[in-house]
Amino acid sequence: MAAADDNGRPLAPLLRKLIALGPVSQADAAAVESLPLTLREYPPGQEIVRERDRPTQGCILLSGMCCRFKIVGDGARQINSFHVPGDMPDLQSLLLHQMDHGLLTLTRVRLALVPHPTLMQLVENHPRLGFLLWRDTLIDGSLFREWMCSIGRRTARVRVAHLLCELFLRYRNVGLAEDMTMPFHLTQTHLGDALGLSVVHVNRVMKSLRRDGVIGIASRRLTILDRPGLARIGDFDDAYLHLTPGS
Amino acid sequence: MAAADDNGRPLAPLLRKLIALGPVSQADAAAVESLPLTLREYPPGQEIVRERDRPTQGCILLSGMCCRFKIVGDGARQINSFHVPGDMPDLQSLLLHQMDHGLLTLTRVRLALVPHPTLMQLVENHPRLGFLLWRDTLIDGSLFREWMCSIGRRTARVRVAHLLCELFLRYRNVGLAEDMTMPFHLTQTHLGDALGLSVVHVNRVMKSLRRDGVIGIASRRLTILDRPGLARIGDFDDAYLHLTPGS
DNA sequence: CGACCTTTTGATATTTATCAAGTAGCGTGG
DNA sequence: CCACGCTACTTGATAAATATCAAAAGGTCG
Repeated sequence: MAAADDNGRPLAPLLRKLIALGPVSQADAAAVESLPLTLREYPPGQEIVRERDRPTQGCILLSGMCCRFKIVGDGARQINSFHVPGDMPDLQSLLLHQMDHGLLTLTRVRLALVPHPTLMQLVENHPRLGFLLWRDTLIDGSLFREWMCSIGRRTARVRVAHLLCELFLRYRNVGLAEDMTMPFHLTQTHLGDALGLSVVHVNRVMKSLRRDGVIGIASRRLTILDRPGLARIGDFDDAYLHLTPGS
Repeated sequence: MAAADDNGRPLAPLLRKLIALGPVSQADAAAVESLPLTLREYPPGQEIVRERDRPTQGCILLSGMCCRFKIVGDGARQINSFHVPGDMPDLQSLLLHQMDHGLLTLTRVRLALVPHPTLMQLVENHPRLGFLLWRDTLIDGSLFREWMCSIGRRTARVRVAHLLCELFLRYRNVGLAEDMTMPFHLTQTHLGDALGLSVVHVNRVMKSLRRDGVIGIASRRLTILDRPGLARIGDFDDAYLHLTPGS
């Protein structure tokens, strides 16, 4: 469905996202669609941008999943965020020139590159788009705060359930969930690095959630079998996602 | 020093901060200084803004310290950030109308309130200021990510040392540190809620840092006795603070 | 068919939380 | 100026959650 509509309009996921952030005029939408793009593909496990890099282009995720992460002193990894199509995971490099984290692909990924000067002109000539992207940055921060709460104050089982609820809503928001099912390419190592847990412990929690009939995993897709149950286990309230522009 | 210069110019801390974010023209600075303000004072432990509120004004912290926080399902608190004078701790409510967290004073606090419509006009008429505030939002996010790393992947001792290094640089950046000393009004409960630790454990770590001669605390001020040592213990690299506008 | 990742399981070790008191500091009112 | 009461700090003992180590079992892809 989405794929068919998007033919020849690679930025459709971005536009969809912008519209979800707030009303976009015809002129603004046209300006976005006429951005000069470089399309690229990456295999899974590729570092697109490294900490300390100074990118000269911004990227828009078109398909697949990637994450932002940092490596701490003893070599451990903390994943800071996961990204779904439509996201601009390194938008910050437009205004903060040195990267304080890396960007890694988790699946095969398609993305569009746009030079920073072009992006800068876009937001200068279309202030409304600037506000929407600023709002996106703020929502980004809201997710970080919620993740901090999970990692700092929730038990392992709650953390895992909470993250699954979040991912489901974010996939659904960009039209990539079907019914109660979403793409699920994360390894348990990724989950552990995102949630501040060891792989072994993630494994035990996932097993228990499956045993309890709350979720099911098959062929790279995750199905939520009991959504109220999962939300209850995960102490989940979606307000922090700010999915409705009016709030 | 600062206090004397600031007489009758309450927004001096904000201007100082904006200039630290990047060059500010005379006209832009004048626009900031002529903002219509409501000055207010709060005692310690006061909730200035609550989760789910819809503020109609933005606030600028002039003196004292406050924090953003959330309460999770079982009643535990996670502090997301600490704020020093010059910060606009609820800037996000300008673009994201419903609060996803609360704002709490930790000391007696002076702050300036500015109506949202006035702020909106300011950034519309002075796009440069908008970019600087957007950049501030991005730095905010960078701190959240670093805190996530601490909470998720660093041991208690490293976390505490890391936070102390951060606070020192941020105080120094707004001219509130003297030599190796900074104001220190945080209770160990606050530290625990910020770092995802129990009070008892924070207490033990603080004791060990004092015993090791790395820090000293006296009359609400903290002195770093061995800065390289504290940075080493805390796995601290200041790049994530983005203190130099050029990067 | 293998090589390589990922998942799974069991056993054990560590870190950190919790519980329970006791102590010290500090502001307030007599 | 001192006593009182509150809060924050400190300490010890024990418990719980989670990490680590080691190894086997399953999948997947060339």
